[in-house]
Amino acid sequence: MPDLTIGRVAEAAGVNVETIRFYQRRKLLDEPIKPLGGVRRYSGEIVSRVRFIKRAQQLGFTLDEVQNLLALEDGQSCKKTHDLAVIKLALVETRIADLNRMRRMLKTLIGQCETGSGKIACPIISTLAGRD
Amino acid sequence: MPDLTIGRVAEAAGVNVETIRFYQRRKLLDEPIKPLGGVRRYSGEIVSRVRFIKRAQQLGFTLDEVQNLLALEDGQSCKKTHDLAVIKLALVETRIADLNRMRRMLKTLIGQCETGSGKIACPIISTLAGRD
DNA sequence: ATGAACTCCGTACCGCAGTACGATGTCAAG
DNA sequence: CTTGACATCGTACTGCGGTACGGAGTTCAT
Repeated sequence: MPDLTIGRVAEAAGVNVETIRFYQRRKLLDEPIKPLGGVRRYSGEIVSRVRFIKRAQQLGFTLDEVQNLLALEDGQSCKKTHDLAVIKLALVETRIADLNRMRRMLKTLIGQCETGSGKIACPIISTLAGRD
Repeated sequence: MPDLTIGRVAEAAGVNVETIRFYQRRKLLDEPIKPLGGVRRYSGEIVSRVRFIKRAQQLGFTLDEVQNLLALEDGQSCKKTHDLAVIKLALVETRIADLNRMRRMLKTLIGQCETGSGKIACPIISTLAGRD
């Protein structure tokens, strides 16, 4: 059953071979035993695990957090998982708020640039320079 | 007129001394001449320049981009500045869209967790595992 | 049985924006 | 004129998530 080489695993999961090795070093994946003077073989399960990691990352979880999630993989500790997700959601919302502030400011400045008579100094530079 | 030590500059601008030195290495700030066997002195202008950098960073510009902005500091090249801001705005909006996607997903999953009967496996884990 | 393609392993490096450290030198107050 | 705080400089390290490299060994198809 453990029939895949590391290259096949990487291909199936859509990541680099080096990424698999990196995850092994990070203890996100475990390394199958290497037959003396041979090549490691992996079961298809590891592909799912890599996909799990990638999906969690897309939701904003760091690899450290993914490690926690993997420990809950039996699905029995819904509350812990839920709480991690709530914390992550709060962080994501903070980042969105920060970016929205940037966005508003940039839009305002760009608008001023486009409205300006062309004779005045650039409003963006003026604002950055603190001369308002 | 150049009367400040690097420590005063850092304090006035609200950054670390090492940050000033780092910006000098990055050519964002220039280093005043050092009197032989003495200590460099800075004018107040450098404080404004550091603040400029920090404000630009808050708008999402990287230090490389700030370097470009500083080259436009005379305020005469409004168009170039404007164009940099437009590019930055687009990037910010992309990041907001990404985060909004994460946010929606997290909210959905958290909601499922809270609605679940408690007998089923954790919906978050199930989703990450790809068993939907 | 040979050559291409792959694996293994350690180590170093990337971007980004700094922070930390430590030896040595200088300055100002008392 | 000494003491303590600060400056100078080079170098190395941080976090995060990988990527790159290179020499050796292995596997597979022809």
